[in-house]
Amino acid sequence: MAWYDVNARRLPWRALPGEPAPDPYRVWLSEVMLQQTTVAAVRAYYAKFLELWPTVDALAAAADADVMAAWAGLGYYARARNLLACAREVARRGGFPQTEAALRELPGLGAYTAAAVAAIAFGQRAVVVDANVERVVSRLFAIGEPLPGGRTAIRAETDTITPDARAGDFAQAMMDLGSSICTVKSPRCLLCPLADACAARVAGTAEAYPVKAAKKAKPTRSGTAFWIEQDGAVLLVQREGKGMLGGMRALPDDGWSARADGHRTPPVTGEWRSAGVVRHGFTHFDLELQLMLCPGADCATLPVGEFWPVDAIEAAGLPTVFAKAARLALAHR
DNA sequence: GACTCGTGGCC
DNA sequence: TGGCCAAGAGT
Repeated sequence: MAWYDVNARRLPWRALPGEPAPDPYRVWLSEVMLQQTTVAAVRAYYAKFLELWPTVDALAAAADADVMAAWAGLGYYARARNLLACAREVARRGGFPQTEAALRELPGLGAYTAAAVAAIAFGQRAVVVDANVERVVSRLFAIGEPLPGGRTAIRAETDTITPDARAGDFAQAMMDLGSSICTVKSPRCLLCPLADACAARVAGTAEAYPVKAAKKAKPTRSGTAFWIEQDGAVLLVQREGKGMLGGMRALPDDGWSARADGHRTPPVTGEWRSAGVVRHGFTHFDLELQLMLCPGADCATLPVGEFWPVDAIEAAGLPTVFAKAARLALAHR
């Protein structure tokens, strides 16, 4: 805690050490955005969301498409769907619940986020374990069991060192320590306030922790996206359901997925020509996306969608793979 | 417990 | 340059 009092990062969603907790809405919004996402990537989105929707009630009243478009580019779009569902539930209840168990019931709040909001926004003791804490604690106690199995022991040890007082500051101190000192590569043990207590440091093997299970190989899939333009506007569709990129605006495609290649068949007849290929890496597969253009598509049998002005394509809120395809299309018109 | 689900920075 | 990784959650 003494280290944190001096070294705490200044972040837009964070109170200074010892200061009153921020608005729970801001804590929750930042925590959801920060799930598997770097601070640098979150900053601009956090500012944009606060400007568009300053309160949880404002967010609850927003249109789905506006929220999805505002989230475009940040990734893991289930977070945006759950964010809106959660905001509406909280607005209906008249505010955020203030216990970890009740927070855990809200959409998009798992073990980590429920504990983090309980501690940071409401000052409650909670065992907050994110990837930073996993790294710090696995080194501190030299826990050699590979993740994910090792998480049970890591959580138990984190519980033993979590204080009752300043719950939020403790959680953020551990995360700051992990992000700035106890780093994945080349940890700065000489600057670490826990160096003398750290079993891995004493053994000279800090960088070997946490041990992780081997990763599965990533397949490469091929697919096709179709650029159908009429009168300066391009046809966009809304992706269905809760699957990949679900709820997002997108170009029509040929059904490619993580499991299978696309069928390559255009949605409408016409004189299609290739505009090139977009390469994009997702978490669990790589995609080679062919982009097809058709100057004179058959208007009679268009897929369901909306024509979006090409000049304003940036405002459509396309996920990155389709934003790349749109840039390629504009270069080939 | 295994799988699915984005993106960008880093070395 | 490519593999690794990040303030994980839901199924």
